[in-house]
Amino acid sequence: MARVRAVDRRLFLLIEIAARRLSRDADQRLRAQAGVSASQAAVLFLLLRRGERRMGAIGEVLALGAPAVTGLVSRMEEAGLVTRRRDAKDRRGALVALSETGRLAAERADAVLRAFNTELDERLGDEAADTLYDALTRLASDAGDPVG
Amino acid sequence: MARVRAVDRRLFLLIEIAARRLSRDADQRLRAQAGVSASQAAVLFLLLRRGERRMGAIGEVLALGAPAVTGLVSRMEEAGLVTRRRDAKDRRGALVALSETGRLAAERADAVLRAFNTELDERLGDEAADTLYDALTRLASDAGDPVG
DNA sequence: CGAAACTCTTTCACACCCGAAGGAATCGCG
DNA sequence: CGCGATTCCTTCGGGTGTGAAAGAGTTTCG
Repeated sequence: MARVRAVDRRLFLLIEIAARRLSRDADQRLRAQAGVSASQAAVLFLLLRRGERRMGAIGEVLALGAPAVTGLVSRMEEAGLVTRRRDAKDRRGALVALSETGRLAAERADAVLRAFNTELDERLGDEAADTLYDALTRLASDAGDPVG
Repeated sequence: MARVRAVDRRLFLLIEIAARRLSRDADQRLRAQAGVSASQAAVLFLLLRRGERRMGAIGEVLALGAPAVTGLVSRMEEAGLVTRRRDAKDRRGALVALSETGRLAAERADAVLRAFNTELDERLGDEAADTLYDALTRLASDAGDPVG
């Protein structure tokens, strides 16, 4: 069954390649139509859906290390998308919240991504898309985690 | 059907998160056991399996832009993993070939990745793994490509 | 032949990610 | 209470990616 084998049947290489293509495409659309990067959009969605969050919580959900979150949020703060302030309850923590500009950008980005996702679903077909979501969700959970 | 929804059912965000976790894990193992990064390993495999290649061909297979390939190959050249020379047939092109050091590293990396891949297959189960490979392969093909 | 068009790679400026190490605040236990 | 361990974020150095533009070689075509 001659499938296109980019490099090999090595899952992680395949995921990297697919992720690169998709992210590049999504990033271009998001920059053009919503004025934010794909990474920034991920943070915007998180804040839009769950409200203000601490740096650590953002990193946990998006599987980013602490330095990555610091840099990402700093650039977003400079762009006026979010605000950052010390957590009064625990002054080690920093709370990140959407600005009004950020809320608008998040909604525009949401529309872009909805369309993008619909395209992908159509390209894959319902069944394959479901299985893919399932498998990726499992892979996106902590690798070392027991199945629980 | 209560799935774990890291951020949303937006495929590209999910792929990014999964790819980040997997790449981080694979990268650490490759650095520790084979002395190369995950990106470098991808180039090594390509050269090991298909012989010397031009910069452009490497970028095409790995879905990397030209500047990314230039930087990656330059660092690999400094590390002694590959050699680079002008293509005599078309002096615009640059041919990249494995060095002996690179060949050894490629074989060590291959063993690491084989083990990693086996783990993933076991975590996912045969059927899900097959569907995942299939779906990712389609996504890894050119997005704009007609299905042919 | 020679200029324009095209192709391939590199350079540049910058975004984004990581691990390691540092600094501030909190916690925990004697 | 107080000092060490821990947690949280940031800084630092460096690898990896992007788009835009420059440089070098080839091809096309008048």
